[in-house]
Amino acid sequence: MLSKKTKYGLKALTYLAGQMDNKPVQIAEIAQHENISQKFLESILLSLRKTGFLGSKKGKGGGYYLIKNPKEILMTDVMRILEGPIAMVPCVSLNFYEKCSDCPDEKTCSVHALMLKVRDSALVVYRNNTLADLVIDRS
Amino acid sequence: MLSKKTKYGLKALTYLAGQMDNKPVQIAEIAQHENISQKFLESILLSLRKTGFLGSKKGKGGGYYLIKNPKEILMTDVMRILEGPIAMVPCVSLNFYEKCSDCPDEKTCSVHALMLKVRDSALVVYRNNTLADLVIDRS
DNA sequence: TGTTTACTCTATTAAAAAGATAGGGTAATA
DNA sequence: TATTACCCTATCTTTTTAATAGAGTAAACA
Repeated sequence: MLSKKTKYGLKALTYLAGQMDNKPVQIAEIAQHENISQKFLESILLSLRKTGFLGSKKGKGGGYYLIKNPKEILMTDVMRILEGPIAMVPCVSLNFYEKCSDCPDEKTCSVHALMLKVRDSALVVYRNNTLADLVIDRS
Repeated sequence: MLSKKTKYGLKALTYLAGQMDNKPVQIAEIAQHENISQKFLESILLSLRKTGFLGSKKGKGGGYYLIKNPKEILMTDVMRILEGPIAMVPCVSLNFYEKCSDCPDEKTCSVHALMLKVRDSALVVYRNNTLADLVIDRS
């Protein structure tokens, strides 16, 4: 299941990418427009800023804005920041690999083999979709 | 993240499919061989029996056994029983559809559009893999 | 017929994660 | 210098997951 954090994060990014200019947008505006708890959204936008997707400006007229071109923001990167591993089990994760404690051998594990295929298919989707694609899909 | 329930269920099914004959196998044997909590496995196997994947036999020489041919057990069906929806959001689920309470319009929702693609890619994998494929992969 | 075996079912609980909220702090702007 | 709006930490509730306990019941076999 996709977490609310990821869902909200994607919606916020899409909202920012859909702005005509790239002027700062207040958290309150995004939260209201996308039906998101403002406080929760705060922490999400903060993590997106710390990971280099967003810039922020304080004081009057402040808010968040995109740092990169939406066409250059890959869903693989966004998903990994917001949702964590794309793989469904750590033993097939590229960026968050971890050995399964209960599994004696990955090479003979049926779950491992299946989940590898699932991960690859998800990666194809995320690699072929940028934030710009999400905005276009709205029209 | 894949739940332990699903992981254990898949391993148990694979173990049963890997038996030479189709005689009942005790829960204890499966649990021991696959490093699974026996009591937890009990409930998993029970749900697989109630949904028509397994048969069971009580008393001495009893246990669980596959009802269908492994080649006819699709991963789509197994995953839906064990893990639930294949979709990451209910609004793109085929078998567990539910409208998102926070989303005014699915047609203009960027998350909806992206998750639809992810679901479709996962479905391709699950539809093209049967329990028999999992067993073969072990060799 | 009685004992053993092994599945069946309900209930409880512990741990973890998700989601939401509160409130004070700080930098920038007008 | 007052206001705006982001920044940060802490707390709390709810839900889900995972595991455990224990009594019940059907089948097999001597």
